[in-house]
Amino acid sequence: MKELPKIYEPQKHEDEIYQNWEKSGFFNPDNLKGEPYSIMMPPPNVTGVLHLGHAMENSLMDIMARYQRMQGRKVLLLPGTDHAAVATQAKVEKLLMEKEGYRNPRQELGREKLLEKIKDFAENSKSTILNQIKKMGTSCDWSRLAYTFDETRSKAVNKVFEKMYTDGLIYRGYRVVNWSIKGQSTVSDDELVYIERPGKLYTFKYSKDFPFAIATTRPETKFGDTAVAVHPRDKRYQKYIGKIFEIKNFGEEKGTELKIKIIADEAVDPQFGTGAVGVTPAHSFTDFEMYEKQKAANNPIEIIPVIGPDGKMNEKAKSFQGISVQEAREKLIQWLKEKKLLEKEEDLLQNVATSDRFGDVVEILPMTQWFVAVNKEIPGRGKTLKQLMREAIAGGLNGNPAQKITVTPARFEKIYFNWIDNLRDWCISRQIWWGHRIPVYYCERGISNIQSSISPKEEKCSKPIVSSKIINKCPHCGGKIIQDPDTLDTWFSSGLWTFSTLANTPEQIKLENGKFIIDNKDFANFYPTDWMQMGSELLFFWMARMILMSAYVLDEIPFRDVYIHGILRNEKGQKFSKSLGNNIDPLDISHQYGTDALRLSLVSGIAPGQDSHFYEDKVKNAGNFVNKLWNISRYIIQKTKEQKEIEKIKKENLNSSDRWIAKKMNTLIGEVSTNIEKFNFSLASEKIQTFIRNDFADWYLEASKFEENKNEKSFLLKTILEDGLKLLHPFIPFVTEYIWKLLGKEKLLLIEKWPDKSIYKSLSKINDADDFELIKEIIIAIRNIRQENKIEPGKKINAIIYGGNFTKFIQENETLIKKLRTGVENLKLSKEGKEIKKAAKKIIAGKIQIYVPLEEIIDIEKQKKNTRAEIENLQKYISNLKIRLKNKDFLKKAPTEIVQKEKENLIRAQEKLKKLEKYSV
RNA sequence: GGGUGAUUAGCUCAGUUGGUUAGAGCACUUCUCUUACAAAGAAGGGGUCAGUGGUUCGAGUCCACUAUCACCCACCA
Repeated sequence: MKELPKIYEPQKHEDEIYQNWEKSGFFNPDNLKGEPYSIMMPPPNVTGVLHLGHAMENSLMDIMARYQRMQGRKVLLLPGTDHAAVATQAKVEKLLMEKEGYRNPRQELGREKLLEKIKDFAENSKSTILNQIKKMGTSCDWSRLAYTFDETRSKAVNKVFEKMYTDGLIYRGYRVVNWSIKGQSTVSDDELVYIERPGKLYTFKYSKDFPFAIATTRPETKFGDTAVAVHPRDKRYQKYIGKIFEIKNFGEEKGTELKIKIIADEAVDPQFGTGAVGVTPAHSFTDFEMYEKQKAANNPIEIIPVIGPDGKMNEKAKSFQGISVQEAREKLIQWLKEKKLLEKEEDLLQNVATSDRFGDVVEILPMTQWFVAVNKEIPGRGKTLKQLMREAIAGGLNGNPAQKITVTPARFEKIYFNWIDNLRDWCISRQIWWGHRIPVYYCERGISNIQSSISPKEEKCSKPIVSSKIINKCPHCGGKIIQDPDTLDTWFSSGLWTFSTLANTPEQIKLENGKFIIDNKDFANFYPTDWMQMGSELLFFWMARMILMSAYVLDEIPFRDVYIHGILRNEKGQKFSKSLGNNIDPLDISHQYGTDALRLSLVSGIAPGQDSHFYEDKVKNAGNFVNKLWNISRYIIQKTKEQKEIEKIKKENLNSSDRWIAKKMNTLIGEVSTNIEKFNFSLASEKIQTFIRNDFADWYLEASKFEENKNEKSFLLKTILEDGLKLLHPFIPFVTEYIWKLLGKEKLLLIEKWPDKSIYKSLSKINDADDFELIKEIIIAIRNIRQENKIEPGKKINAIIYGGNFTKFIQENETLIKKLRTGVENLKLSKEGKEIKKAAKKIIAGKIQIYVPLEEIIDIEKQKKNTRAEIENLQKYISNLKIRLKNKDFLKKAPTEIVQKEKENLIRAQEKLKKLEKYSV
């Protein structure tokens, strides 16, 4: 025990401490008592390893979980991973192509074998990730570990699909979607990355006979034009509205035949281009919307796709068939030029949508896909999914404030609403293999009949069957049945995460009479979850979908509070990314400085929703603090005697420093608690660190070395250290737990109760007259005098203190004043009034004057200068105060306690000024 | 085009519903190996809170405009 090393070495203890926590069983809420509190950890994608951002998220969640556990709540922090459909398949395919020489893994391996490869990769990546989460000290319940692709979660996916399908909210429809040619799959709107690149705006006429020109950046799609839209009030074109123009040979001799209807649409900007827009319903979202509008208005236009899923022109483009869009564009422009139909060619910058996962330019194509209808009324609920998503944040589901999600910081609510307003039906089918297969089956007979006429006998077979169980033959005709080959968008399963994770077995998930049920205690206990944190980039991807799913499936919000954190950036303000090559492995940092230092540095200087900077100096600093704490503890463990019980503490034995530190501690406990509860993690950690460093170590502990009441001191030193460890535990769990053990505690700090303010409150009764702050100021003043006057370090000095009312109090603290690095040999106390010619002086608190008579050393000029500056400063302050206090409006309107405070300030400042002037050299 | 955020010490950032003379860490200056800690301690220096106007008894904090930077959404026919 006596041989504790000077330097704390985190690497030596962390793994063992984590194992002890795990073994204790207290990560599992079943072994805890109290009110339930739950956080579902956002499942990291099984695409690779954890980065710093994950490390920060783990820290935030673990701080919250540990804090709540110490508050005496039954805490569930549930870990898991996400199969990340497209992202994982794209990654593995890329690896197979780059590392193993495959050219087209899907073709060469086939569905089963490729899936096996992806699965191997995912499992491997999963175990790495889980180890990293452990290394971060995350106090999550491993017995409830979940995976979006495991049996239980898959069942939830299928059941929810079934429910939505039955409610008519999931439908199969022919609509335009984002299509990745490279990935041969649909891509979600949110997974698009826009890149800016130079393009050209062409103004041309379809034919010589066509009455006006239109503008486009994508001429090759014009083979699919079926209308031209103009603004309804545009005088130039009003006369054409409703007319149909037939263009015989577009693109070449014996070319494509176009039938162009002139339609009116408010969306057209008369100022842009020629004010007339070629409408290509098959290859543009806005044009498709016009197509739907026209259909609804009973004035339909056609939809003609001219680009195929292979990214090449199709047969509608006649001899252009089979060539790429780029080539087609050039060829068509050439033709337009020859025919003198091209009127203008302008350079412009355009945004091109690319697929985030596959990296190629995305084509917009019409296809038959599965969609979630967000604007359709939910049967029996009288509102749409969109409305549910809005309600959950606006005022609470069904107007119930208990079902309202609070977003921190609140400004993200606006962004969320804005997104919801622009939301289109959600395309949920993907043509990749890694993911939840769509639980829909078709009878082979039915499929072949879909296009042709259906005889009444076969009608049943033509209807798709939705089933969460695997079906082998058609229940109607007994014939061969096939499952829909597509898989679900990964966000479909992530959307269920907050509740699908609460089922422990597939059997607990049921769909009874259209009602989705998780039949177990966990669900009853822990839902809705209490807290969720995520980066702002997940607001739409994930948060919105969790709200949609939870509100629809369970009629409950998924979580009560959501905290949006910013992005971590490096010293230069750059994002950490693979492409920049500036990634930092959190494990490297943890290895070098310890996990505690890493965690502390990750939450220091962060503010909700605000990007934060991370650099090694920050970790170094945090590591220094950990080491400081270690040394404080080391001293207290080695130097203090046995500890008294609170009952045996004699209040009359307490010194002013004791009462002072108790008062500070009382405030601190409150501050740390409220800051954590308000998600101000950085502030909370800053407060406790400042207290430990400055108040506790530099003053209280130093003072304790020279004070007499050893029993009370020991009690306070140990108690404050212990409670300080508790306050720090959520932030730096390892070192605090380690010291806790060295203090001889048998119970783990992990489940200790959060410190109680009341002990400190009862010990801190202070009358103003003996505030330790005054002693501190006297000591600082004397040290300052020494430093300013360059008094030799070892030289003893004399000091005279004037200050009538305080004489007795100062006398009591004489030893402290002498010993605490002031080098005072003789301390004279005197009633005020006597003047000393040559002395260094300080006046503090407007009441106490300190003289150090050092005739031969003192730099009189410097003294004078300092005093003058101080006087000037004070005069300015006083005159400001006077003006304020003369102001009738101030006196009338400001709260009385503010006025009172200002009056006291004035008196104090005036006293100080008087003394400064009186005793100035 | 619409929106959001940022602008506070040399650097990185705090600053909670407006209320003492605006804070921290790093860096800087000076001093100290004092028996918990030199990965430390002591004492300092450094700021017209981006600019302009307004509201208020009182503005870093609220409002408007401007500037610069960053980000998000939509559109680019």
